[in-house]
Amino acid sequence: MSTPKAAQQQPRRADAIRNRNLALEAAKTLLVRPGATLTVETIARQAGLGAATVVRAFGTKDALIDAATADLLEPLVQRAREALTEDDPGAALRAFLLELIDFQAAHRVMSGQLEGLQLPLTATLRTELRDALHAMLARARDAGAIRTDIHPAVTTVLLGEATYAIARSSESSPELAAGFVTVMMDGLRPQPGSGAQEPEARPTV
Amino acid sequence: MSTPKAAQQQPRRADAIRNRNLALEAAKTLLVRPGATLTVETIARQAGLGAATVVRAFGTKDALIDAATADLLEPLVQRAREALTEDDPGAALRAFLLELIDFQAAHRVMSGQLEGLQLPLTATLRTELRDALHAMLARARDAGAIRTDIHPAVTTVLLGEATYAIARSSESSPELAAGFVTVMMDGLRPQPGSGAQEPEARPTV
DNA sequence: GTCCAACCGGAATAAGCGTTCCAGTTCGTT
DNA sequence: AACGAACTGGAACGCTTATTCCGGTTGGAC
Repeated sequence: MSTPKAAQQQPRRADAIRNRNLALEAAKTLLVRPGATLTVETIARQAGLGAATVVRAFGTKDALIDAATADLLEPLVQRAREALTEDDPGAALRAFLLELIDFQAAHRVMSGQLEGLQLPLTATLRTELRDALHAMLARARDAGAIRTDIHPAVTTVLLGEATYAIARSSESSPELAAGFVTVMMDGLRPQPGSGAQEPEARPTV
Repeated sequence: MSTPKAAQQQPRRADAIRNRNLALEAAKTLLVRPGATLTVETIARQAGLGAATVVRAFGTKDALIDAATADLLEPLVQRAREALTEDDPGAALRAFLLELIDFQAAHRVMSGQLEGLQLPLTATLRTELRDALHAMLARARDAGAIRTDIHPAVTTVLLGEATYAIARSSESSPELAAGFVTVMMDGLRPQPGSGAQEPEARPTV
């Protein structure tokens, strides 16, 4: 009735806890390493453990990947929350976008190998990140830094997905990121030729 | 010395050719179907053939996927070439971007399952598409429809990758696409506050 | 120091998948 | 109509990988 294969309670013995952390760190390392193959075997070797131990510590390979990915994502979400408290909403948005791209470029997490996995923790963090971005945009809009004639969803998705794509791009570089953010911010700025509303895009939804 | 495992000459017998096409169509169907599992078994069932036949027709599963993906991509590349001959470069670019997103949203090709595969045909088409987009942007820039203070690579990558991301987004919709393109085009337009050059982004590369 | 439950890891297990085999079928030529 | 080469597909093979087994090891309470 309850969780059938509960994600394993906190292990009790000291070595178990230590090994759990080793496995987690190993997974994080490999997740970030570009060409790495993400098998239990590989992770175990990276951690200096047996494959069985690695799996047991999390119950499932997927659970381990989930935990590792979430761990990597955590500081970014943290930063997003901080950005929400800064003074100038427009500047905060711009700065955070740059950070976002940087982060995603540095950790090329989620390298496509983990597409189609069940990653509840990660999904939650992604939602939080998305919500924070949404709030960031709303703040910027209220402050008049962003045009109001575009449906809010556009900007959220645009920035969330596009930054990811840019960061993943093979020729990613600081210049590219900066140029991208400039274009986006200029495009999102209230446009001169129109009042608050512009008929070009109709937020019919 | 020559190609070691040549991609199989055109099969000679009529039924072989027919089956080859069946396999190709089946693969295309499954490539576009969102949740589909892309195994030889699945493709064979979809085509009403045996697994062995499907593989034999292309020599390799990868070759089949490659051919199918390339087949799907083909018309898009065609459209890109046409867009290059239209009169108003700015309008052509805008129109093509909308088509691009539409296309990618409709066929959610390359669903991540085929990340890390060797797809020569597809790679070639992607390059062509990319080149066409590059040319389209150059034309728009020359026509004064696009700002010149951003490094050209920014725009190419931006539009190539970002449209892909937008299209893949879960809440993709025509409104979203339209809003996105509007923001992009406005951001790419020559900006009022600056001359031809703006110090904000430095094309140091 | 003792002892046992918790834990480890190499090996066995199991499942998925691409590819190849081969006996039977079919096309197309004569 | 007949025959050989081309082709088919179910079954077998081989490989990769997550997961489980189990005999041996170790942490930590007493």
